[in-house]
Amino acid sequence: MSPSIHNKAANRPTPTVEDYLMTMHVMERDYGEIVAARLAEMLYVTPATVAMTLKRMERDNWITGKGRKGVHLTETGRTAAHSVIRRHMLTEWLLVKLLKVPIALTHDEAHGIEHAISPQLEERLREVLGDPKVCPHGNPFPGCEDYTSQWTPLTDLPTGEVVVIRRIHEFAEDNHELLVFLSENGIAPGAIVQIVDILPFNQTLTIRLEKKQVTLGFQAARFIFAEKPTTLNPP
Amino acid sequence: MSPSIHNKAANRPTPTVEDYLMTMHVMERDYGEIVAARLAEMLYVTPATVAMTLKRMERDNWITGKGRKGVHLTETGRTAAHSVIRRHMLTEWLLVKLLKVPIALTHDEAHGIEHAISPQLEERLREVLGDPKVCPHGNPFPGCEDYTSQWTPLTDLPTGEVVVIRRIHEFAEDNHELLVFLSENGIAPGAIVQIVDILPFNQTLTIRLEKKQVTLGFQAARFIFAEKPTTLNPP
DNA sequence: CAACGAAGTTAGTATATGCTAACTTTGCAC
DNA sequence: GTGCAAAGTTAGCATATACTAACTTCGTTG
Repeated sequence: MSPSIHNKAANRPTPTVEDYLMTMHVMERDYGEIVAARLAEMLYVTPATVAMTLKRMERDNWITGKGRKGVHLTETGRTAAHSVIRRHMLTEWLLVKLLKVPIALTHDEAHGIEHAISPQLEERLREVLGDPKVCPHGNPFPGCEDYTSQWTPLTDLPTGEVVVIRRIHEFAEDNHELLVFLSENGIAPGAIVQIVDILPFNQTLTIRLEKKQVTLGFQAARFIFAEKPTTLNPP
Repeated sequence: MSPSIHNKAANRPTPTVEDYLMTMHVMERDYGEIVAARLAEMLYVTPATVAMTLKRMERDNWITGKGRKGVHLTETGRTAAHSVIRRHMLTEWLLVKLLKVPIALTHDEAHGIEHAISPQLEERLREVLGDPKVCPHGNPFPGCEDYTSQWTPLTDLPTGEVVVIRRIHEFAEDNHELLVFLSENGIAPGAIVQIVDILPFNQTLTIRLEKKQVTLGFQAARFIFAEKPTTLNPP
């Protein structure tokens, strides 16, 4: 029944802007550019809405530049993006470790909670959860990208290779159906799989798990990263 | 990065309306009426804002009636109020039990999180936290008012009485300074205290804890409930 | 270089939430 | 019953967030 503590305490962006910042951080990290049309798709709003919000974000100094290839996070914006991403990932770990929420549900369940986590609570979470470097899906905390840089998309592995699944990329987390599908088939960080075949002409890739085989579309497989045995057993 | 799952999933009121419903529930429970001017104070908004929000809430069937003494929660409104209060209280327990957040901070830290808890997560919390009947401050979950109905405000106790502190009322939770003061002085659910004196002409009440004495203003003491020894040791 | 499609913008509109300022309404006290 | 303080309302305004519809702009490709 108090007023909104959160925004006041930390001079935070609005929840909406925090959502934009989260997505923009990943886009910039992995694609090197921020495309408004992609933001619109990922945030489920129209391009017109994105244009207006970006205008406000520039006014408020979260980003600079307009138009394609011109948009970049400011220092302030980057700091805010890192902050909300950390809170999101810590919340996911809270759900997984302390509340035993199935991994396929954590992203959606965490969404919204991150906006209400204070700096103090974030610190508390980090302590209790053991200062993790990646989220439960294997995506790196901001500043911890080194932990994941050796992992390879399934589509880039040679046929026959045996690997450990390490990461389901953020951009796949949005797809709830896919997450459930992966989880039902045991495709999660830690799983050991073999690449059975890769059929580019068919845009599919098949992997073998314990006993069964699963065929994935390239679109999904591209977002699943694994650790190569060479990394596992260095010479 | 998904759209707002929460509101969609449960057809929930907006966070603002959920805040109103929480406060209204307590007002109706303990005062028997909903006074817009009180709402304005508790929610830190102007009376004009309350008037407009109540209008929307009536339009949307959360409440009926206008003007003083005329406002009541509908069945739908009551259900929604109970829901968000449960989520708030479960979140408080999460913070206290699993994250060891000091009790004086839980109310503020929980505020905002409750709006983002899904029905599934609420159920999960209830399981993990042992289906509590009161919040960490001793306020009853909706439907569990019997658990607290025997507890008496400090101001209603006879001098000399030794009692167990059971409850810090919701309306005191808003006062962060007071909560810290109480907590620093060991005044929390479970504490054993003796009523040293009650000075109505001075509007103060003094209690003895382990070694020290603490003097409380009536305004605060009214919102602190204790269990009488007669209740402790029935004949 | 013309044209097409993707990307981006602008205009106009809507809703929820807030504010201040200026009223009106009520209930009680004298 | 008159009048004051408390309570409540209304008007006028602002902002963030969304939408649709109608443009413009950019890049690439034939």
